[in-house]
Amino acid sequence: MNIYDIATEAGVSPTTVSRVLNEKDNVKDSTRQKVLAVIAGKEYRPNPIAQHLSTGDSRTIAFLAPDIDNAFFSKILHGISDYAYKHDLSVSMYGTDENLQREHRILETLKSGVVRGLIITPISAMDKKTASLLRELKASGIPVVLVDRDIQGMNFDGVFSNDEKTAKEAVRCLIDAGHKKIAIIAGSKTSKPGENRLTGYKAALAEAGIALREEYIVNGFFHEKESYEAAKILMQLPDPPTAVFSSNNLSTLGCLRYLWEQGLCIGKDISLVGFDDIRELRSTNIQLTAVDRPIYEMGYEAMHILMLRFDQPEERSQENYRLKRYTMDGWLIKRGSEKCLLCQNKYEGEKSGNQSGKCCRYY
Amino acid sequence: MNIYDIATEAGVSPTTVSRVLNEKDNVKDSTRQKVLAVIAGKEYRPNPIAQHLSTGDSRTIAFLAPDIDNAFFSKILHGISDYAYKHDLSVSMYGTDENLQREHRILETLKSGVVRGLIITPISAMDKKTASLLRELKASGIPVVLVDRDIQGMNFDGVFSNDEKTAKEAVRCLIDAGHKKIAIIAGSKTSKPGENRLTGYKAALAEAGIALREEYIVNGFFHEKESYEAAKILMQLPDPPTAVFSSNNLSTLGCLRYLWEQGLCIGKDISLVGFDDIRELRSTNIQLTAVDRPIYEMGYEAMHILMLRFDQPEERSQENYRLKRYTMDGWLIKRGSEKCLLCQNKYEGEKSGNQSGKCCRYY
DNA sequence: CTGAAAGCGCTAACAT
DNA sequence: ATGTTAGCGCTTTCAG
Repeated sequence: MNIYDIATEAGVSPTTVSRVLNEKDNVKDSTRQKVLAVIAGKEYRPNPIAQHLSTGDSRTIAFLAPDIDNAFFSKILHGISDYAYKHDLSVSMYGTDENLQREHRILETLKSGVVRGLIITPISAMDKKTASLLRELKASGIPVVLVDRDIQGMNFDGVFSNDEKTAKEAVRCLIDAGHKKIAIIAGSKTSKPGENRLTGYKAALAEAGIALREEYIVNGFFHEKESYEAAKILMQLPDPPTAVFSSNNLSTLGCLRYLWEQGLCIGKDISLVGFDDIRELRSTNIQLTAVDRPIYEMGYEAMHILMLRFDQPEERSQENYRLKRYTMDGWLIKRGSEKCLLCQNKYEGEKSGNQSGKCCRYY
Repeated sequence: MNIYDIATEAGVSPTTVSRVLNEKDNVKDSTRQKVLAVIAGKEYRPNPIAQHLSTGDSRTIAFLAPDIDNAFFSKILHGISDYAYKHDLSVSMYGTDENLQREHRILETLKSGVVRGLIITPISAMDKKTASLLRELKASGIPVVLVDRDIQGMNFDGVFSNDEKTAKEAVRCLIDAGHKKIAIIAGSKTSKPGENRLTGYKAALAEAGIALREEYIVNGFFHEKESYEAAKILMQLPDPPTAVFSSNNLSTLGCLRYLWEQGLCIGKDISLVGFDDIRELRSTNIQLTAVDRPIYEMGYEAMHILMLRFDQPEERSQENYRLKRYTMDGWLIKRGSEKCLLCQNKYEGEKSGNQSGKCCRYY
């Protein structure tokens, strides 16, 4: 069942059917009705593949994310998916698994022109190969929108968040709670967000006149396992910190796991503030103070920018071409985990975790 | 840059180039080399859209899931994505948001034939419209593979898990811990897994000679909020349960949130065993006993079945056509949350949560 | 306002 | 072993 069948049955040419389908106005109302009537009975659907081949533009966009399992990217995807649904677009999801080669290979295949646009959270801000692939894609008319992670020295559209500011706020909150010995489980040095959150951490300390201690900066690479190790390193220091700022959701979980194993009670024996909220913790005794962000909205907005580029490709107005880059504000949710009895000299006795059944341990 | 350009430059016909590209053997080795040499310099890529239009089969599959944000579906997607990557397929992700109309509309668009196959976790096992759309899709040569949730009275390929058995095991574990008053936060009645987990619950009780109490069966609809309410209803009963079995990850979280608010300590004041593990809890004081499943593998396997169907469409061997339906076994991970001091008469005093700083509450 | 014809890039049947 | 031709389903000049 194709456009010819419809045309024949309606007694018109395929061209006319096409015009009706695409809502062109140069078709007499009576013939339009005639065609529509035929289609109504048939449950005919124009073939998008043929349309694509003929016109050159598809209704599919690609989303590349480093870690499908991370709730952060699920939320981004959710935002993208909802926007796409409303606009009859479909989204191809590619997980790069934090693997540069995989990222490259996927971008390579995208050059064939199957997709109309691309949203990506690149693995690294520094990777030359990814940068050049994205540049080529963009040059070939496939708009690119970055999400969360920027690419160094390049000008791509993108949606980011104000990490430096909110990270600073988070650390400030620890300082306000009375802490002086504050550590950070930092993120990958090759990622902008990792860098920015570290900068925010330093800024907060500087502003409060607290000297930076190199041993309090440990890299957790945004991973759970490495962050667990980072927490271990921190707590085994001769003079361990009384508070930790963790740079993303996985860092928070890794850190928490170590602290839990040590029988330490969050918000009492030690304090923790995280970047990115973790909804599951809402149901537990860990009432985490965390930086929250409009993650879903970041995905939604990225998709919106992409749509705008479809209509106004940069080539058309090369001179007054302006990048579309948005930075969204996050906010701090205080729930108590920033508190600490120890650092306020309110501490009454031995560590609560050591007494069975008293604090975090329940057996 | 298309196949004609290559052909001209290599001094052969487009057909020959096509043959080389598709690794047909009926081409002289010397010409093959000649063509390959030309391509090597050009970074030419065959246009998949044109290939699709010409051959009729695409390299894209669709995955429809009710809830993109749920970690369960992220893991399924991860499995699908990894398999797809290995086989040069791409996957279009559609979130149906537990909205039947949306599910229908998406399936409707899939009829146009953009995708080669379809993996879906249908919202409801009972919905006639979805069932008939899937039947049509399958009949039109687009293989369908179900994941996790079955469709009533239909025969589709699928990957499921042995929910009845593992749910029974989970409840059995509570019984073994000494419980007699065991409630369930059940899942949607319109979903097979919800039904099976309830059946497993009943079976475990029956086997242990414990009478079923209707008031101990409350529906949480697989949602966090509704499960929170369900927990509330249960705990406000004149004779509340001493243990709860929650039917999925969100039920567990909703239930936990209510119990936490009440200052109850899991594994001490009350017991909880959940269906589906929640990795975030590993970092907290809630050491959840839960049914775990090979979720990633379910996605991977679903994709594998789909691939097999590409090669051996059912029409070709109508008579010896066999459904490919796999049921994967889950297992119970015991971590302690099934224990309860109360029901073992080992309980020493007032509820621990009421004493500040003693158990789950830390302030 | 409508239709004929060409073309999007590739593959496949049918020669040779 | 290679080339010619037609065609996948649609859109789009270009004529009329």
